[in-house]
Amino acid sequence: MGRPPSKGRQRIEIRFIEDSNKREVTFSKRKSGLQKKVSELSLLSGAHVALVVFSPGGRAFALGTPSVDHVLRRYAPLPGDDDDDGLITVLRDSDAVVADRAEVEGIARRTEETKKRLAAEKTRMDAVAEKVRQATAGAGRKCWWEADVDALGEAELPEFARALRRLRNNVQRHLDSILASA
Amino acid sequence: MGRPPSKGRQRIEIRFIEDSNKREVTFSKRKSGLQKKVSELSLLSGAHVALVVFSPGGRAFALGTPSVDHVLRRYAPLPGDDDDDGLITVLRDSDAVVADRAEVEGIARRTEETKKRLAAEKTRMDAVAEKVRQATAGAGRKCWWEADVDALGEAELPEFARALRRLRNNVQRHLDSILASA
DNA sequence: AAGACTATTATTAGCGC
DNA sequence: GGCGCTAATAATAGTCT
Repeated sequence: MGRPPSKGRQRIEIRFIEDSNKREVTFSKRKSGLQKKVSELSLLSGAHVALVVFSPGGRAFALGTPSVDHVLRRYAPLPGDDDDDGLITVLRDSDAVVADRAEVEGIARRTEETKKRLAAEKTRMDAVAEKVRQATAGAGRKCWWEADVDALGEAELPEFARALRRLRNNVQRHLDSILASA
Repeated sequence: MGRPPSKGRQRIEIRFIEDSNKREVTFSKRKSGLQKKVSELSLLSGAHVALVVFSPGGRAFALGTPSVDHVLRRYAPLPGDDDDDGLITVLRDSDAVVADRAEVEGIARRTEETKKRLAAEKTRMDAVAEKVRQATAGAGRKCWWEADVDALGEAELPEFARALRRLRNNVQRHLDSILASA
């Protein structure tokens, strides 16, 4: 009794996905793919790369090598900065900026309603940011994933354990595939 | 007379390509692919995305929707302070991204209407950028791939489950780099 | 709603020009 | 540097869980 055969990947047109559910899923999957590609490009070529994504739901994601700030400052010196080499002098608004914006513009019209929502979300975000900072800032310069479990609290521990189990499985699978092809 | 059969795509390890010629070629191809994916993500989901790449040779490339400046401005690095060594800055989108997404399909009119919208959004983001920047200042980092700020951005959920998912991805990426160089 | 799965499409490594 | 090509790997749309 095999499961019903998957339809597999289907070709889709590259245009706005009306269905918000599908849209979210696609965004999530593709964002992950993008981040992977960014890290690969950096590893392969040593290039400095920064990726900033604002999700349709309004959250921000960023990834950078060697760091987001490093790359962005290199790219966008504020007026008053002297650019040492003239490396990036011509960049702004010129050829390097690929102009696909024509197809994407016209996204949003702000309203009073959305402004209110912004204020509320901002407040909440500030609180959470503080909490995460405390959870990660403590341990002496370990990598953040090694962050101190105690800081998470009793309630989060089961969730943490479950996630770690999944992590172990996935890493094992990953290792298996690498070793198998070596 | 057929030309000699292509070897087709070969599997490669994700690690620094020593040969500078190959490295340049790979950089070029993958950069293009990345830019395509960025524009696709934006079109499909309406997300605002910015990508900045410095080639191994030091040349800069950038791509953004609705524009590079629009997205990057939210990181508002201050030219004055040079102290931080690759700070992670994270913040959330203001709004406006999600407001009337159906209009993305319409493509259509940019120009003055769009410019006004961007100006307003830019101004409003400055305060938020600085605030979150301060909030994350205490958390030290070591590894560049920690620059993924998903953990902070998604941590507004009640528990840390999503952050842990990101953790897994980071670990796998870390393993990738280790295995590649081993 | 975040994985797992898988049939497909999409990307790209290595080549010659 | 770019473009075309091909055979292969890599990413992912749809589905179920």
